[in-house]
Amino acid sequence: MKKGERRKQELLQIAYRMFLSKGYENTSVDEIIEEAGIAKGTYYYYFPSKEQTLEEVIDMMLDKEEEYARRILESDLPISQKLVGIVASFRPEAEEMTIKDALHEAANIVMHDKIKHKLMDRLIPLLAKVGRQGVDEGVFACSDIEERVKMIVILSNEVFDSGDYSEADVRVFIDTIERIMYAQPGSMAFIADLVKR
Amino acid sequence: MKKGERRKQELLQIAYRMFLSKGYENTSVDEIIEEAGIAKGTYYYYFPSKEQTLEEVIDMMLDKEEEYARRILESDLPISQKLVGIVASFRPEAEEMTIKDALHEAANIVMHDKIKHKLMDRLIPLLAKVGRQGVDEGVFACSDIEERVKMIVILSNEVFDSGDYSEADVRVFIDTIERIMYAQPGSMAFIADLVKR
Amino acid sequence: MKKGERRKQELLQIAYRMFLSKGYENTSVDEIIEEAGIAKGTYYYYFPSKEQTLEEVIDMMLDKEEEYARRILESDLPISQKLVGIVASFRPEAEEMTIKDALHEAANIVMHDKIKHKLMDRLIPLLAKVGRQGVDEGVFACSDIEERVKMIVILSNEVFDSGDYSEADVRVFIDTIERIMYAQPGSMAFIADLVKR
Amino acid sequence: MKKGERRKQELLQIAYRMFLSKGYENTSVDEIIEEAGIAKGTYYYYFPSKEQTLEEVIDMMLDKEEEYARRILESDLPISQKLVGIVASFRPEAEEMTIKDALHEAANIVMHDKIKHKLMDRLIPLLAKVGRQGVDEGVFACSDIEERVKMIVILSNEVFDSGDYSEADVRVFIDTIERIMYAQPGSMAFIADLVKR
DNA sequence: GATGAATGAGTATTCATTCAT
DNA sequence: GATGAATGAATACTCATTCAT
Repeated sequence: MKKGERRKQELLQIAYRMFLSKGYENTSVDEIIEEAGIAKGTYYYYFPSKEQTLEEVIDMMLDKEEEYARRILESDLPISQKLVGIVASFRPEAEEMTIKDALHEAANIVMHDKIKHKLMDRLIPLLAKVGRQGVDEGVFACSDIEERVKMIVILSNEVFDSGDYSEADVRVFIDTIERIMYAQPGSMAFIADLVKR
Repeated sequence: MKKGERRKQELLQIAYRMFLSKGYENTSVDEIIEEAGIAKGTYYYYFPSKEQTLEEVIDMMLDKEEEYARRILESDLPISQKLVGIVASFRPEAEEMTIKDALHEAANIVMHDKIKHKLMDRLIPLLAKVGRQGVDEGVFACSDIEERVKMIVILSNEVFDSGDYSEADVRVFIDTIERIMYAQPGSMAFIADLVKR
Repeated sequence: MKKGERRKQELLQIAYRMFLSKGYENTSVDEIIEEAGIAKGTYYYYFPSKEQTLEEVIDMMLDKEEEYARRILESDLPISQKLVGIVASFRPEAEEMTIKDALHEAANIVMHDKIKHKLMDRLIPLLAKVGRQGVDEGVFACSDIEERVKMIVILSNEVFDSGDYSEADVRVFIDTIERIMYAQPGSMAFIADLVKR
Repeated sequence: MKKGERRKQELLQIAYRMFLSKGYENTSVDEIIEEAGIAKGTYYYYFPSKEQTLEEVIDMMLDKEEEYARRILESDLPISQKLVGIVASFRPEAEEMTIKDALHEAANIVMHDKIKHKLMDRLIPLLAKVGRQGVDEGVFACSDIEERVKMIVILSNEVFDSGDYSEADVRVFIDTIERIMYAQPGSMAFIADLVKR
């Protein structure tokens, strides 16, 4: 990795952290460069615009997550656990999420939304593969796999994103997943342990 | 309705239209007052802040939609159609949506997101009522009604919001709804006609 | 004159002086507002842009000059003196010019150029009127008056603008004017006294 | 010509084209080096500053034009045609001018102005020589040759530069030239053919 | 001869909000 | 009820120039 490359990665890391904790719109270029200890010009040497920085930050995140999801895909976990694991890999901010307080949450929608769509596009194919494996193995009994896993991603996203879900929410979520995939009732019960907090 | 009240309603209407077509963040107070033909001070006489205007605009929208949903609830439509009708009432922008082009779509996430959450809170109780009616009538066969209708709202939102859904998406959506509610297979088939475009 | 009007005039005066002494491009909005003792927002309350300020500054100048030219036109000076007087009215900066040093001269071309063209458009009609009067009185003996006075304005501009003209330059200039207008040789000799420095 | 010399000439050519088409101020060093395919440092190896690049670009242009003018001077054309030919040689951008649209025209004043003055200094001596030849041959009948040709250059510049001159403008221009030089009426009529477009 | 990472001062513009009248 | 003049903090981006390698 060349000298310039490394610095760019550093900058991406810094921007990533700041966008996450304060929100993209509330993070000014001035703040980023101060944090990074570089000059304005240097920032714009590496990124043509703040917008583009966001784009690259997101791609960087997604690369990591996709990588993680891929490892799950290639593991020898049971199909159901693969499915759920991949869906779950898709909540990276989860840890950093705690940094954000209510005010900031609103500020993050823009970034959030961008991530949601980009990730969807990357994750669906992987999930579909697992889905089809499941059908082959007789774990799932349905067609339209791609569309079904999409439903699952959507639900998982929205139900767990806000953080205020009840036990009943989880119970229904699990039941729904099973029924969407035409899986054995109870086969997804293990999810309850994952989301317990 | 007093004179002042009326003017406020006018302002809300104008703000509503502008927020929808250009996005909340891209609509400046200056633009609103110009459109309304009033002075800056007058605007701030009626609203403590732009943020509050957004809040009231949204409430106004939601009132209308809830009112509409309530009428469906009290109608004598079959249960399934009530359920779907109420969920559908929750896409008011649909008509105005056409104004917005791609650029604006991004600009609207903030408002969009706010609406989504508020509407959820209002709609869920109504839907739950329908759900329970359905259970009583034997159309649905499940407990945890509230949570189940929430899932439906989420799915409906995300699947149809973007506007680029396939036939397979619709098919799976219908199947999912039926299975979430433990309804008779095919009992929701009529949805396909609603979303056909 | 209303309160706001007066302040705007003040701002125009200040901008006028600064543009002239430092050049349009070298005068920042920050400097203007500091000089005026107002806030940034106030500046932009009165002018939509710096560019527009320049435009208005120039118009203000030209108004004054045209007004002066008009008085000459309506005076009972001899035709030749009217002609020259009007042409001369068109060098207002002359006095302030002394402020500018070499560095700044370059900086002013943009403004200068803008003025040149706008003024031309205003002055030519007045000069043409004088020219035609001259023809009627037999002082001048030519057609294409409008085009001829344009030549005169051009020459006067360029010859005297830089400030480094010789006696011979003046001599030839006078002769040229006379010959352009087909005036009596020597009838414009009085110009020499005007430009003597 | 050494290797370095050649590269410098290339750079000058590139800068020349860009300054002309986009204006000096609107052409950034970054754009030049991108176009040239060299590094920032390389640019500054050849030129101490952007300003100096402009200076050299102009000198390069003027060298060409003066060379051309000199050839006319040494030709055996009739005096009047020499005079006009040399004046005309002084509009090199004419060809490239077509690239520029209105926007760019404004952007070029700085460069334009610089050229105007430099060229004047080079051209006047040549023109004066022709003028004196004309006097010797009895084609012109005046003194103060140097100043007279200066007037001609000024007029030619301003009248034809903008590009929006009428037939009457041309007619008066020709008449003026003849009268400035005390030439035979009609002896410059051929100019009309040159500027016809 | 040539590179390219780093600089940092400079600039125009936006906009929600206040308050004396 | 209504006005509109005044605020000032905030912000993204440009670009000529330097210099260690």
